[in-house]
Amino acid sequence: MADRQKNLKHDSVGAWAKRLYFASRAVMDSVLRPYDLGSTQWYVLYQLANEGPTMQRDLVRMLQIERATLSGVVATLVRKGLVDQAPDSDDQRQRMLRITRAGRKLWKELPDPIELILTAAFDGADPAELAIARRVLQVATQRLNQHILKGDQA
Amino acid sequence: MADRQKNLKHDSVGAWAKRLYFASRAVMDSVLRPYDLGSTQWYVLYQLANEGPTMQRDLVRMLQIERATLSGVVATLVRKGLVDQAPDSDDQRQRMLRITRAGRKLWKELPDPIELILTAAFDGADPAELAIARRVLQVATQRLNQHILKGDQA
DNA sequence: GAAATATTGATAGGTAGCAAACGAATTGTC
DNA sequence: GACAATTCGTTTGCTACCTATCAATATTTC
Repeated sequence: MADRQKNLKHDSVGAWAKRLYFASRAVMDSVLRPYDLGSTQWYVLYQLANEGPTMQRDLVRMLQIERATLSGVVATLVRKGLVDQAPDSDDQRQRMLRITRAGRKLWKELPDPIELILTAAFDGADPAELAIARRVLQVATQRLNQHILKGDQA
Repeated sequence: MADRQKNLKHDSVGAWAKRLYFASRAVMDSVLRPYDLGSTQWYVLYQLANEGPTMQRDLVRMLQIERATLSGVVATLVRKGLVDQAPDSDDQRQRMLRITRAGRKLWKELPDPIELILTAAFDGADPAELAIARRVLQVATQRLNQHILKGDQA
């Protein structure tokens, strides 16, 4: 009903993807808000808690965000005392990230927002359709990224 | 290839949706950058150029964003002289938005980024699979939004 | 070894989104 | 008519993303 009221004509999978992304962000944010954590901050803690100390440079690749973005997120976590950031002894440019004692303590209290979102969004859904949806999105994303690369060359 | 390098384990449709959203935003931004326009600014201009003067209140519903967000976007467009914002004579709380002469002039020069994205992303794709993907995303979004509503009540 | 180049992280400035709080204007209720 | 509730837009403060640029450090090239 609320979805059907007159919308802009220009409506595409991009727009559906946007809505799903923001809906899942909203759920994640509401779960994490009591702990005063943003979603990207949670991903960083997840990595450091489960995989151990990680180079900031590598996290950029894993999270697929820009260095500048991660720089800000890390600064926030360091300010909160949840993460420790130290220059690497081999390469002074790189920074090794490590979860602090306070960070680990908080991590233990945290619910898993991803599990919650998966259940809320897809519980009972047809796996075959999910697979198709996943593939359509992946292909489209890949094509768009290639399009961007081509544009850069020109 | 670049997609397959070790990622965080927590990977879900939410993450695919995010990647597609950001890929399409990246294309849209790169198209609009020469004109110094953001994607949401483009949507506002689109509405005003094609459908005529619109109440700011209605645009909130059409774009499905918060009043506060639109407020900022409109302020930017007004500052650039592309849009005119005037109180409605009937209801002094509401603001009528109208494209200016300069706005219309710019609009005529603008390429259609949505068309470009649709082609780049989905040209040649199977319509049946697209329909399934669309439905999966819509259902998931709806379920997440309901989940948020329930959480609010509790 | 010195100069050019590449990499890493930080910073500045921009867009886009949200929530919360506020003022002004309108509508509803008594 | 007066008071309460609602609606609309703005402002503030936050997260998260981008580009462009800079400083520091490594690496490559000559």
